[in-house]
Amino acid sequence: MPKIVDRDERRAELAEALWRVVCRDGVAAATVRSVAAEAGWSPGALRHYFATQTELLAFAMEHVIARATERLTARTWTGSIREVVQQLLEELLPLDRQRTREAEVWLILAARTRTDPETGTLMREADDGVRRACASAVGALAGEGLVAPGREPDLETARLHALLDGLTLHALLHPDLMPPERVRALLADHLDGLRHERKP
Amino acid sequence: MPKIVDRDERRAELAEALWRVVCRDGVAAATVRSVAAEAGWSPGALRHYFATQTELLAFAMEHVIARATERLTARTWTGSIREVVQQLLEELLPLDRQRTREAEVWLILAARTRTDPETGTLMREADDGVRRACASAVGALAGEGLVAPGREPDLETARLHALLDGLTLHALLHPDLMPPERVRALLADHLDGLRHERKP
DNA sequence: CTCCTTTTTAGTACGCTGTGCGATAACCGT
DNA sequence: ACGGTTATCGCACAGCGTACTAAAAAGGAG
Repeated sequence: MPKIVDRDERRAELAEALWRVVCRDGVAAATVRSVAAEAGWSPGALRHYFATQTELLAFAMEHVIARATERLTARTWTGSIREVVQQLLEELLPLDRQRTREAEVWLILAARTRTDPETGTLMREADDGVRRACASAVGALAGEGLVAPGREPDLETARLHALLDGLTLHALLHPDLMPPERVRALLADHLDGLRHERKP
Repeated sequence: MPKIVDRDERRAELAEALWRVVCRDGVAAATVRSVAAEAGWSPGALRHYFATQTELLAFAMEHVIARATERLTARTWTGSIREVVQQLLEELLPLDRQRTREAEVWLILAARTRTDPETGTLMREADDGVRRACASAVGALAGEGLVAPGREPDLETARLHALLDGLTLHALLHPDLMPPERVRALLADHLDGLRHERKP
């Protein structure tokens, strides 16, 4: 009957073209037409696999999530718990060009979230992933006695998450004021600070 | 000779129309045409006062900066230093509708910064203002003995700034997870934490 | 092998955006 | 009154996302 193509494979092929455009010209240049041209198809054809611009950006963001998840699971963790937590959280920060591009996509979608509800659910998933990573980090440190007993894990998780996103933003917007080494130092300083008790 | 109009007054008039649109429909709806229509002029006329979209958004951002500065200077500060610092920093967070709209403009411009260099300089000014406020906060607390002697003021300023921007982002994107009370609580918790020493 | 049905692709069109340009209108000083 | 400068307008253009229709392709039925 119909012409049959592997839909997922096509989407993967388009995703490659999409990410080529993002890496070369930035996420702002990732329009329906430019991605179609990069993949060698017409814009109308691309619309069969990504009906809207939101779906295209959502796919890019899912790509970012998949990459981050892959980095976190595939990596072999060595050293003390404290060192592993630092390394794990650093994987979520824009410390090299690749992750900077990924953070760009994240920022673009964050700005769209306020007007585009569909984007909101995806960003929610992505942020939940980071939040879980923060919770794991706090939990792991607490298990090693590296978090003072008086601290609320929920609060510390939320604070760590806010710090991470703030650092991401500053590393993106003002790389001169917030170079990778400084981001790492601030994260290390924050994690060290969790050890200390809070008295009245 | 020529027809003379008060250029600044016109820009202020347009700024009012601009901000009316932003408050009613969000910053995404603040297009050249919609603002011109709101002000009762043609798009071409608006272009004599704001040559580009960037200038329009920049004016909106300057408006945000002016509002924030005004809030910080006009307010009468009461209570202890610790309380004043909390109140001051809360003025910079999106804790009500007005400041949420302002934060929206900030976020839109942040996303543009990566591709639009002109936007970059303006965002730099805005962020410098927040950074100065953070430095003042840390300095004021240190003057009261509310910052442990072992802490580096630069590091604490940068950390506070990152936390503030992270909280702003989370309050904007996930108001259900980060309602105003929680933002306040996290800020208070962070400021309290500065008191404690860091031992090896 | 032929035709038919369904999917895939191409192309076009519409309304929106920012932006550039030329024509028109309004005004002030001589 | 008039000339020259400025303000204002309206249109045109390219680019965007998106909807829609027509053509092409391909596998199964006869």
